Amino acid sequence: MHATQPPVRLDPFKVACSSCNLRELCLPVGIAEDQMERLEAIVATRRAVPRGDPLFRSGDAFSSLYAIRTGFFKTCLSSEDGRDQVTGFQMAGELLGLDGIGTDRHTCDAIALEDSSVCIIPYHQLEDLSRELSDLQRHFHKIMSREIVRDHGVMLLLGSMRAEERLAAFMLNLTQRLRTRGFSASSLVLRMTREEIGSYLGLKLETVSRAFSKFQDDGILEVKQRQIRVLDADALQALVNGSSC
Amino acid sequence: MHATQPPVRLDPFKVACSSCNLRELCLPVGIAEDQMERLEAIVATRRAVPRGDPLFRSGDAFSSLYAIRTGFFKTCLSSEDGRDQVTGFQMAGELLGLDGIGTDRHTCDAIALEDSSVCIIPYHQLEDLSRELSDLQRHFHKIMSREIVRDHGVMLLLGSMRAEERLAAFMLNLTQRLRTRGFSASSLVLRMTREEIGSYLGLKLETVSRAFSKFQDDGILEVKQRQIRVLDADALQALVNGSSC
DNA sequence: CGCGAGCTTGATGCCGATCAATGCATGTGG
DNA sequence: CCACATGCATTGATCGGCATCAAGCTCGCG
Repeated sequence: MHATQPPVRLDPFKVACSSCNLRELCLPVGIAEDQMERLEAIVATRRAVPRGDPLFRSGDAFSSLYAIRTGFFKTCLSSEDGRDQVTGFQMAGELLGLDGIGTDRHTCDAIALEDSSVCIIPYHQLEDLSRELSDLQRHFHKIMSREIVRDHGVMLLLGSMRAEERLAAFMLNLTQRLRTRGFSASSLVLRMTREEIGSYLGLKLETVSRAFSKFQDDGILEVKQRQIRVLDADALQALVNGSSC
Repeated sequence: MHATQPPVRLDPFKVACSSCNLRELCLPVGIAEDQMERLEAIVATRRAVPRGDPLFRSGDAFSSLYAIRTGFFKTCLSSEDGRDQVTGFQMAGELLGLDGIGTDRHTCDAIALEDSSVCIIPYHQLEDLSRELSDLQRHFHKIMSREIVRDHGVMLLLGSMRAEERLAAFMLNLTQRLRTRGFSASSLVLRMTREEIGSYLGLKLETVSRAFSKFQDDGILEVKQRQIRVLDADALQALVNGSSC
């Protein structure tokens, strides 16, 4: 169906986990120095994913997890009838593919929203290794648990917030994650369309656009297409807290 | 805050995993006979949770997972402002508490919707054991992954379905899980209120009630308060598939 | 028996979907 | 370099589904 390009062996340009600037965000968190090379040994290949291409698709056989080195992805579910739901946006240091463990097949599509690069983590090797390294095991479990908690947060958003509250929560989440990665929290470029934001938030693209305009009128954001400047983060937070109701 | 009743040592009425009628649904799936007793050794205590009581609350320290032996639970998030979201309903054989792994604190409330009984699974012991038993490790990972996939399904529901479609999907999910447990798929008693269903589905209780009435008028369900009879499961399925649109 | 929690049903209004037109940026080919 | 196409975003007008408000109703229980 889609052309999967061959993974690239890293050497001689191997970027080891221990020298990766994402090691404080990614899988190796909390792994001791002397155990790190065990992990590096299984995370040996990398893959480039051009913008618009799938990293994997729903139904693909599951064999590996992917750690995002650079770039930006969305994951989305497309049910047989045309319904489509973006279930998340992922950035550097985050893990893709956890959905595949349960059934040995991926259950969603992961699409690159910009030219990206991922580390391939063969899942069975990760299982084997995490039986030996309890720190790795612990952190892997934490990652899965946090994904569950994150999803519950999205359910809260979809189930009980109104349009502007949803967009405010989304923007806060995005800026926080960017800040964690050392980017400015006040100036950012959206990598996704209004339609994709809308799908994630359970809104139509027009509603997303209107909410952005409203925020601009209220002096909360400065919006120029995908170029966003956050002028009043506190106001966003207040919206999420539902102070108005 | 809430009175946690002391766990009960099982013996002399110990119900071992190996003789539990939920072993094909619960944590021990795929565990070899000779490894089972290792698991039984750590799942040694049980706890009764009367209807309405919390098994745990958001903010409680996390130390154990809980396998439901009998009964029915809801998990819900309550954000500081009065927003409230039911994130799931759990029945016998399902695991509660996975949300706590990531932060060592529970992030939601788990409330018994009827008198229930759970097996206590001390988490660190489970981690230790799953480093030795790869079958246990594998299945535990599958359980977590499936929870993530389930949550994505709820996001699809909340983000893109209309009221009757949501309720249809909910009823189908419920009957399927009951069937798996050997109950009739056509006759069931709801353990939760309309308000709780509504919270889970992102609807108000009146809307849930109206949808039930509509299904009754259409001959799809027979509804007498919480007593439900499914007359036309195919029609429910057709609704979920969005045939009308 | 009467109370109260939960359920049903009706009337009304609002938020966000839908439909439609225009604007803006990027890219391509003449 | 301009003309035009294309994809995405904005904005307006209208519509509809669900929330909200408000009565009654049912059933279990003290």
